Amino acid sequence: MSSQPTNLLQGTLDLLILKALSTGELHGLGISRRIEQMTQGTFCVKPGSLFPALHRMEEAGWLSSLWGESENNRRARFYRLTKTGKAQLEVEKEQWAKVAVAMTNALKAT
Amino acid sequence: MSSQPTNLLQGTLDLLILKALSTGELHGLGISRRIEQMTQGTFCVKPGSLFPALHRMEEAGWLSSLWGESENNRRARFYRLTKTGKAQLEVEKEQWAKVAVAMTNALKAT
DNA sequence: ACACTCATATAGCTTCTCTATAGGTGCAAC
DNA sequence: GTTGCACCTATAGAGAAGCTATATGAGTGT
Repeated sequence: MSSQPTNLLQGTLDLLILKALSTGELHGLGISRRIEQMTQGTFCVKPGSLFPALHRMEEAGWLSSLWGESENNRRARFYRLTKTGKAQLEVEKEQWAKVAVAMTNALKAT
Repeated sequence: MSSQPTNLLQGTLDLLILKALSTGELHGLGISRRIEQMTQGTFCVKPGSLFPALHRMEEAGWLSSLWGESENNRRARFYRLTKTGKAQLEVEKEQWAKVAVAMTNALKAT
């Protein structure tokens, strides 16, 4: 386990959610768990961060959702990527790469 | 040249400023130029972002500043890292590394 | 005198994330 | 059967940070 969970960098949550959904639909808390798993426990997205983001992203047309039943027989809202959402994932992946390269260069500058 | 400048990820500006000052004192716009140079033009920190950040960081005790004269005979405020600021640079470098690793893992997850 | 660049400063806005809290439902233990 | 717990969604309220736009002043060149 990786010690303490770190706070997100603002602007990375959307990308993490898009990526989490890229392999298939999930419900809210499922997304949260998937992000935790994908990042080896580094990030821990709490409901109060997650749901507003999901609503915002659905509003933006990146996600679509349906009520369904979780693996524990509970009422849950399942989210999946729209076509636009898949495109957005690519955009944000590229942006992240650009930022990461720039930061890396900056940090090793003399 | 790297096409269009990208917006900062919130939370990275402090680190960039600390790093920019790690090789010696600079005045405000000098910091801005140094960041642009360190990141090969990827980031472009405008005055409206920079100065509030500098004031905030000085308030936090990471920077100290003095009025002086720029290389163009202009009144300019020069900033340098305090001891606390140098420590903070290390902290933020580690945090960035952690985040970058987590994001990289997440993005290559299947 | 004028325009231009360098340099700092601040107000107002927006966006995003965090903390805290609340409500509803299935399930198991007692 | 009701108590308690884990699961799932939801929202309010607050705070931090960065962006745009604008203002001010000083030096430089024409």
